[in-house]
Amino acid sequence: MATMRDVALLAGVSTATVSHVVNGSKKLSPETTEKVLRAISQVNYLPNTVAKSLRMGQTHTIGVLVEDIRGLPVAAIVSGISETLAKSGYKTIFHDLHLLEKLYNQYEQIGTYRQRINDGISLLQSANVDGIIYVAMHDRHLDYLLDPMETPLVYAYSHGTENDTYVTYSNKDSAADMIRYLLRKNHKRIAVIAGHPHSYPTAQRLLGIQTALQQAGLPLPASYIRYGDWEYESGKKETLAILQLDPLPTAIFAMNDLMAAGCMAAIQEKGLSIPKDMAVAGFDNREIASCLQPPLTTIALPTPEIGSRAAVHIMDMIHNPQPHPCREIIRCSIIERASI
Amino acid sequence: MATMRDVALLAGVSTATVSHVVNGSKKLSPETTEKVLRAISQVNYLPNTVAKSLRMGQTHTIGVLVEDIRGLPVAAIVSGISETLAKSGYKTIFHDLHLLEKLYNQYEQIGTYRQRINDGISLLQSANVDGIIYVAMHDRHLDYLLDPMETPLVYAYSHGTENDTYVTYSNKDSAADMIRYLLRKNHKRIAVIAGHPHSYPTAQRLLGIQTALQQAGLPLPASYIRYGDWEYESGKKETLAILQLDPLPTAIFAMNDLMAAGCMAAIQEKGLSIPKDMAVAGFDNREIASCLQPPLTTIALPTPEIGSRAAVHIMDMIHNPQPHPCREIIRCSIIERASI
DNA sequence: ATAATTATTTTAATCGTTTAACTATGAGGG
DNA sequence: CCCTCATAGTTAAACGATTAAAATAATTAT
Repeated sequence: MATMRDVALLAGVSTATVSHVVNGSKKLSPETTEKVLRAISQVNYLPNTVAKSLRMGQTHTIGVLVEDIRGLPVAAIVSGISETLAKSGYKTIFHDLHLLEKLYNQYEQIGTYRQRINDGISLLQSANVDGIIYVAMHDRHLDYLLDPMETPLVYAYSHGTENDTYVTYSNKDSAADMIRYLLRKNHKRIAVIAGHPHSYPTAQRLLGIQTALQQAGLPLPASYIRYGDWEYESGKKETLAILQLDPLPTAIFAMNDLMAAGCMAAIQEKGLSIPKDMAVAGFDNREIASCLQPPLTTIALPTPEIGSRAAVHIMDMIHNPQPHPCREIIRCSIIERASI
Repeated sequence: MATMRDVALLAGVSTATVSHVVNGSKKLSPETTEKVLRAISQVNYLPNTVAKSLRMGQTHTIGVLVEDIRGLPVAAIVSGISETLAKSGYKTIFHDLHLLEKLYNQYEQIGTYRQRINDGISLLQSANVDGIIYVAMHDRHLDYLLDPMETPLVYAYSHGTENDTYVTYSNKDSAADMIRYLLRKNHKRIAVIAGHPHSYPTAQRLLGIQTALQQAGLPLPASYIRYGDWEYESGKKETLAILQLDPLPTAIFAMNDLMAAGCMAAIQEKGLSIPKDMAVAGFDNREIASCLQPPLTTIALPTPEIGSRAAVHIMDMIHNPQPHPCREIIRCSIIERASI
């Protein structure tokens, strides 16, 4: 690879001049500029980012730490992050912790998790990233690991603590929006298939559901709330339980698309028609939603925006020495299909 | 951030000594080692990778260039890549070209595509990556862009040209395997819903299908081959056409899960039962496959292996100055479910 | 005791940039 | 003709690590 020296030699100037041409950091005569430019393209010179970073003390690189890129919303968030960063000339260095969601819930392993997160942060730090974006599947805070003044940190998708900057989506409002949508379609008895009972999304979405129903003056009987485990089979199972109820609800709101799919299967197995006999709503807008029969009305996570906003925040924090923590909660949108 | 100098000062030795302790590059007295180690943990020293890279001329970083991380197999491949690289102490720097598959097919845009790929490569090169892994959705060769001797390049998922090293999966053999599986289940009349007629996967899979049928002495009438566009709706439409045929096939092999889902919907709408009246096979093993009713028997792409093997190859090429190009074609596996 | 050998640690150059400080050149003013 | 000032370009010291070669200290051999 050609260096600045090669260019300087060929153009008959000093490396300082080449540097000034490359960065426009000083006014130079048109002839010199021309000479240097010609030499640059002649030897096919590309600036050595490593040397530049060492000298400048910043790498223009953001470390993106993901718990697992295979987690579905993660890729879309990373996509949003890297697109926005690239537009501002930042590179993305990416470290995957391979922390599968399922393993995470085994509480006894928490120690090894902290270890791996710690290692990931160290890796990024020793690569001299200018900032770190942490994409977690669950709410988590790394403040025990990282002096936030040392390397700026933004959480994307999950919540941080009060003093952190994070970008997430609105569980509560989005669920409330879906309820309001169902109400507008004249549904008054709405059953809910929730996720894991103690998880944050379950609690928040439930809150939104209750708020929206309350505002409409409608009850949410306890029997209308069933808890699944986010998987297809649990959607099926809980729906079968719901179908025993009297009075039967006219709509079921499942807290993710997988359970909604199971829900629809159960309804159809019982010979009921969707949405005529029973409406179904989902959450997540996964690929499966548009392939179900009928296509599933669901809530789309604002994943590209989450990534993009996280990128904006981290760049802000890098340029602003003393920024106040910023919480940004993005509203989801309802994807109308034929299941309601 | 503490530097080697800080450690050296605190321990009362030279930076060279610190370096030797850190890297074990020279035998030192136990007392000195001890002193240095203590100083390191006292000032919380992390080696500056940027400085090390500049000095050593290699970054221990692999550039992963993906056309679009949102493409479904891509995240799993990247996951495999980064996991394997991390185990050998390599970092992954990742650049997403945001080249959506659909846009790519607009041939007139090919110029801007080359431009973006070119820019992506330059970005990675000026970050001094030790090698590049290119994860493309389609067969593509970048030899017009990159002197392969300068930066080692491995293609993952898609094919390269004859002189490239690439890791991909077997379209032909996998399709043949599925046919043989159907034959073992006593299906003799098998219809096919192919993808885009001129695409490489379509051609290769068709070849495998024909080979397997021929070996079994069975015909594949032209009327049994229908071409879709990889989307759900086309699977439905082509199945309706197939259901008009006489004699009716006993199985339909769709070349991806989306079309298989459409196929199943069409079959069930006509009041036929799966797999009793008609068996259905898919390709890709997307999330949807396990959520269909009945769950879809399909072919799983060896995505983690593709990534992992690509990582191994790139590391080989970095350490081997004059490597011969290597083509690795990984066989897929059949995921048996209830649709056959 | 001294030389030779070995073990341990240091010196200083280097990687490819950036940039403050400096030099050289020329223009304009008195 | 000398002085000031602006302009154009150069010099050389960083940035934080590695490492050959040199220096020093500790052992062993003679």
